[in-house]
Amino acid sequence: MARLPTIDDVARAAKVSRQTVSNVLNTPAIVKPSTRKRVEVAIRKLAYRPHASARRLRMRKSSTIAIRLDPMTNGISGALLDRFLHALTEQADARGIRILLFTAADPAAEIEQIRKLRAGADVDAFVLTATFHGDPRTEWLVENDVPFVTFGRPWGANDMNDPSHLWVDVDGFAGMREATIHLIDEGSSRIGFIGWPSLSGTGDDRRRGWQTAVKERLAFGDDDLAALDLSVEDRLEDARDAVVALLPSDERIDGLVCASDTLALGAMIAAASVGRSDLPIIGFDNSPVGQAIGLSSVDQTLDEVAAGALELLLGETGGDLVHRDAAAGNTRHRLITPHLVSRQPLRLLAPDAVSTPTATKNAVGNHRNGKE
Amino acid sequence: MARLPTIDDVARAAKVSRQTVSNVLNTPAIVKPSTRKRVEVAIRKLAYRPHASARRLRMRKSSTIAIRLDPMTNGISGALLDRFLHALTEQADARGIRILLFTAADPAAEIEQIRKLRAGADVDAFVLTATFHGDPRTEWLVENDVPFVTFGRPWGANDMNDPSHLWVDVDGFAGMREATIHLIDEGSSRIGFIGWPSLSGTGDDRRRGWQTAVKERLAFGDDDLAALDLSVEDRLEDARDAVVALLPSDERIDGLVCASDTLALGAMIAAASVGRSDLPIIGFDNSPVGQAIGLSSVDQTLDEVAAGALELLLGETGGDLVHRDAAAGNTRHRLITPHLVSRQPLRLLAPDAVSTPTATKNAVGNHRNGKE
DNA sequence: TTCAAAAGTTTGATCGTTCAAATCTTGAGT
DNA sequence: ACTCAAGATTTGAACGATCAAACTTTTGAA
Repeated sequence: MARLPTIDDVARAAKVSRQTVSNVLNTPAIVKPSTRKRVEVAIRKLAYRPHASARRLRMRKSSTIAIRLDPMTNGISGALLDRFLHALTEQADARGIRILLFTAADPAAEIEQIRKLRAGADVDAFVLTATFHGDPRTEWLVENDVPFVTFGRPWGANDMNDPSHLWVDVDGFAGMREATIHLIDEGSSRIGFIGWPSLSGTGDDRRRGWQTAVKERLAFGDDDLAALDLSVEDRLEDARDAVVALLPSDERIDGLVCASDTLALGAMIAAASVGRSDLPIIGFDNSPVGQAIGLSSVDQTLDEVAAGALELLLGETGGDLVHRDAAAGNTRHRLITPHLVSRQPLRLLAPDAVSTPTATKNAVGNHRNGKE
Repeated sequence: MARLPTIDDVARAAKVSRQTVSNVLNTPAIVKPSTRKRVEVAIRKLAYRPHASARRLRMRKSSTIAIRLDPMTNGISGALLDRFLHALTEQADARGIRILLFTAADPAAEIEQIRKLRAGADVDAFVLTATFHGDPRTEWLVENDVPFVTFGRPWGANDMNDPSHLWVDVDGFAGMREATIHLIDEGSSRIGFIGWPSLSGTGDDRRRGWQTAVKERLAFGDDDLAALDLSVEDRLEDARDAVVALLPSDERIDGLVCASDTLALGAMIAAASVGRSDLPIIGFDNSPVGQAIGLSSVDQTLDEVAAGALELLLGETGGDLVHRDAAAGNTRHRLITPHLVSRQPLRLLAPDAVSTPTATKNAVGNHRNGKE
């Protein structure tokens, strides 16, 4: 294949100068219609495309946003970030923005990667996921004036309204509250909550949604709240074992809401194994697993999350980066309200080996075990 | 933030010329050790990073590989490409290569995107997924001399060894054969196959794996093969309904192998609903769903697939593109052998509503329905 | 000591684009 | 016809790196 055509080739073909071609491409309004048409024909004929690297070198921007992709896919709900990535790519594409992926083992390595990408003018801005309290990454980014937006609130109290920190998040409180109220409307009157240990801001937010609903609508007291509030790690087996212990202790429980689909699935299995396979259970994330198994779940509308993230970074419509100070007056964050997707569940019957969870998996094959 | 340091800043600080700094970075061997050290110190002190766009403009390469990311996540097995993407990103990162995402609604749009990315010198090479027979994309890429590798064989007979088409694929035949033989070793003697209609090369490949195993080890005749070979679309409901019909028709069936986890999950539900929840079933893909539900499955070792793809594009170790003709003598493709991951399954009990599949889902919520 | 070859370093040109300033063209008002 | 401003187009410089060739220094053998 011959050398790709440059702007000069087009200029020659249309008998105009470089700059006029450039103007046709970037500011068509200032070019006389007749010449513009001539140039456009030449562009089409030569199938000319601007050389992105050259443009970047001159303009000092790349129309590219980077996001870290973790090596490991952590089970059921792990696909959430993948779904976000799909939505983000799609939305970005519509704005002429592209998504670059990178990996990093830890926050320090991620910062180094960011520095490299940034210095190379490869990337205009960054999308951070899985932020945590006192995250060193956001601190560094603010300090070095690197544009970014996070999927996830900064949970530190004063950070929440820090104008230099743009963020989008899903309103776990509202989602969990809607789920709980839905169960109440369907007739449940004693609803338990399966969540994570009280370290994660996200988990506590969802827990408060349940608390608020049962206090308002079922007049739960503190005793009830404590008795029906379970905290386990986000593992199917842990949720299962916890719920197996919970249900016989309180026969009146007639509903469960869970902080994730993983927990919900564990709860479903537990309920079935103690003869309560009719127990209504609602999860969170609307994962593919949940969809397949007929689990009702709170759906994080990731399209809206992705759109919000790009809006904060790039403004309402364009593809150009808005400097964060220039966005004065606009909100610096978006809180997306998720919505319940209700399904008729499959009923599960647990395996015989509920009591020996570690034995439920074993790899076979001559080369390597399956990783999760 | 002040202007980022350039190579000239470093040169000045180290009292050498541009080019020497460049040499320290790219061909350190030809620089005298004493000066090299001086330059390295200056680089560290200024925290200098080469400007990627400038380098690309000069070198005409980008160290970036692009891959299309589909907007939709099609259910259970759809996550396969996501898992591949994770593996690819990780492996690429180790070689100093980055992954750029783009979207396209159809093959024609994808070709246009590729043309744009290519012309902009944004991307050195492309990874194509979900190739099909007579794929216009591969044709165009070969014709325009654009480097690429596909995840998926070209199923056209002569294309398979076309030296200009690099490909990596998973050996579905071997995987399905292993799965079938595993069931036989565990005591099954009449094993059915649930696959896709005979259009997809992938599906037929897996079917042949089952056929070969049961012919060799169970001495199946053509009648048996036909009676135990089901073809349905890759939907849980379809598989369920088909298996519900199959099992009562032949009481001796004591095992099923399926072309995907989606089908396998449908089969599990069907088996449970006709009182055969003990029926051994093996899926394909080792999806997160399957992992959660304890489904035995054939795992596509995507690490190896990703590594293979990069090896074909870039050679054994480096980050530099190998021109496909320069790779003469080496193989132009990789066929990865997948391996069975055996698990103890949860037993499922189907819902009452098996007979009315369309009613198993309904969205609730005041704003919008959950999309899939 | 001399000189050519090898090793090390510097200079000028170049990649393809956009910006800033300069130049040329058009048109209205007098 | 003349002037001046606004409109349209062109030219030179810059972005930050690498390549190729020129130049300078060191090395080793006669």
